[in-house]
Amino acid sequence: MTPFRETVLAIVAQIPEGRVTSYGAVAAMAGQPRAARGVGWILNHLPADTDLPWWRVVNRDGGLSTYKLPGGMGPLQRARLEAEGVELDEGVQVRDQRFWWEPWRSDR
DNA sequence: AGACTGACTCCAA
DNA sequence: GTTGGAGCCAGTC
Repeated sequence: MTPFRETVLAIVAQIPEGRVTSYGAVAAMAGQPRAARGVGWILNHLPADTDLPWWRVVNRDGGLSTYKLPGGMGPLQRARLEAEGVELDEGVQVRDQRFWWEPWRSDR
C-alpha cells in the first residue's frame, strides 16, 4: 500500500506541462474522490525546494487557491502557469478548459 | 485520546 | 440556484 501522500505526489508529478488539474481530480486518481482537502494539506506542506509542479493544481473552478495564503504564492503560481502557456482570467482563474488535464473525465 | 484546522469537493435539502 | 453538512489526509493543541 502506497501511502496516500506518495500517491498524490506521484500523480502531481505526472501533470503535463501547460496543463492543470484540480485537487479533487488528484484525490480521485489516488483512489479517494473526497480527499481533496488532504491533497491541499499535502501540497501546502511541500518542501520549498521540491521539484513537484504544485502550481499545476488548482481548485475545481480553475481558481488559484494559493491566493488565500501568505507568502505571495498566488502571483508566483500565476507566473509559473503563464510561463507554460496557460492563459488566466484576471490572474486568478484558468480562462479556458482546454488547459485542463483530466484523462479520466471528458466533461471538463 | 479527542477535537480542531486547512491550497477542497460532493451531496442533500 | 443557494446553503449547509459531511468526508477525506496529516498535523497540531
